[in-house]
Amino acid sequence: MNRELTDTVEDYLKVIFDLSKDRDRVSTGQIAEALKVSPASVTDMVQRLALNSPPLVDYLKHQGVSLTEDGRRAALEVIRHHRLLELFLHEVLGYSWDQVHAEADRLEHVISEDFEERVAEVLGNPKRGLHGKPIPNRKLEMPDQNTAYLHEMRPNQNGIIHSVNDDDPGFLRYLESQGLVPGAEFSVIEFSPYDDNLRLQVKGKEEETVLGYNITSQVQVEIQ
Amino acid sequence: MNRELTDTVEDYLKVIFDLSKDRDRVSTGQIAEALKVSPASVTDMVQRLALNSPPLVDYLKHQGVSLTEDGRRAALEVIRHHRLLELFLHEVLGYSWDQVHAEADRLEHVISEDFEERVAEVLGNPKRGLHGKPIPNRKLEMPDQNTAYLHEMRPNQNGIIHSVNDDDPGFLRYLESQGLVPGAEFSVIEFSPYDDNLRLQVKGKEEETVLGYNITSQVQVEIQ
DNA sequence: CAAATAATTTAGATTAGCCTAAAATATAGT
DNA sequence: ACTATATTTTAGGCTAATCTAAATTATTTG
Repeated sequence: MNRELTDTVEDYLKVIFDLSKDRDRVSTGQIAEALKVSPASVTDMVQRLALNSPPLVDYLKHQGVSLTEDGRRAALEVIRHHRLLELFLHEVLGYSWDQVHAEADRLEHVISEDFEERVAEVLGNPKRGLHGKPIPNRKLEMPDQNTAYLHEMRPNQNGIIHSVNDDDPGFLRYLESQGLVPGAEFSVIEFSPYDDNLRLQVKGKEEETVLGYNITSQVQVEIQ
Repeated sequence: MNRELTDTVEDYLKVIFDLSKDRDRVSTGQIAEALKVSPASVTDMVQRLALNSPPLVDYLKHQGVSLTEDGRRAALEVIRHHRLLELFLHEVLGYSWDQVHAEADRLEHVISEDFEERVAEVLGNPKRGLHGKPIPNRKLEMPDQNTAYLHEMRPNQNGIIHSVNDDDPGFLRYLESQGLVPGAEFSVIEFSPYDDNLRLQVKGKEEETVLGYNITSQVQVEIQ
């Protein structure tokens, strides 16, 4: 019955949620890297999260963690805050899509449920965030996305950009310069197996663009 | 050169600033009461504030503290955030004037200078907050108010409500119900020396209203 | 499959903020 | 001016979150 998590705990839960997208259990090392803290700090924290009432993670020594249902709900709450805030900062205060993340990352921990509701209202209860990711609804339900990573695509396939990671401003500015924003349509022209580069033709762009794995692994797509 | 103060430090500076309105030096006990922490905690904290680089307060054992110029600027920065946020929450998100304080109290510590600037812009660089208090400008300059407390007024004087304390929702709802909002004009009808009650006639109101010291000491006025 | 390497955990410390209880200092009253 | 009271400070402890260094456990590979 322990509502009121610290900002730090919320950050851990959010990172574990994100890393759980691909893997089943998340290692302390991955969390440490994502949060830029030492692995020892993570071990310490996940042990406390596992002993929390209610437990927020499932922890087995040397086998990583997964979120409990309570942990998952707490993470989704923060994610809802984050994505609503990003949209709000863009729509109401004129932030650009590469600036919103850092501000939302701090605000997400301090806004009330009332604030959340009012912002959702002003924005018309949006289903997707500024970078294409789904926004959990009031009940924290979020539709399963069936999207692929851009790096899985091969020549002659067509796709639509679904969503992109929001945490690196330079990356976001580069994507925008290449027309790679959510909704953009494109075709894969070429794949280079040795460096995993993909050459794309983005609809409405003159030039083709070549993207490395560091980019194609950060972009989710709908394959047509 | 130590930018980046903790939320707690900002709260201490804000409280010391407020208490300095009336007194010259502020006692640890007054701070403890305002922040609802123990006097021992305050002593501890003000000693650290005095040893900060640069020092944020001037501290002499058993003689209380006053803000240094650096401390004053830090306090004004937070106060600017707070008052801009209150207005923003009201104007943009439809908060009522008794709800804005609690939300602003948390947000004031986490918004960036960029956020501050954008909000100020959206609001048209307002000079006064929702409850009438002046908002320091970008350079943290704030005009000297020459206002009196309502409790200083006597029969046959006329006044205009200048500003009211924003921290008690019930108090604010009561003031509103009596028409006592910034800008409201009124005349003092009667003063009772034993209980310090004041009887007022508020312009536009049918009924007169009687206010005790707990209220009249929380309201600032311009005497006509 | 055992040795080398990599990942994780434990141990011990630190910092910011807070607390209570005890000691020290101010203030007030006769 | 001296005692009683009130205020402030010191001392010692606690918790959350972090760190480094050492110990332990897994994993990889010859």
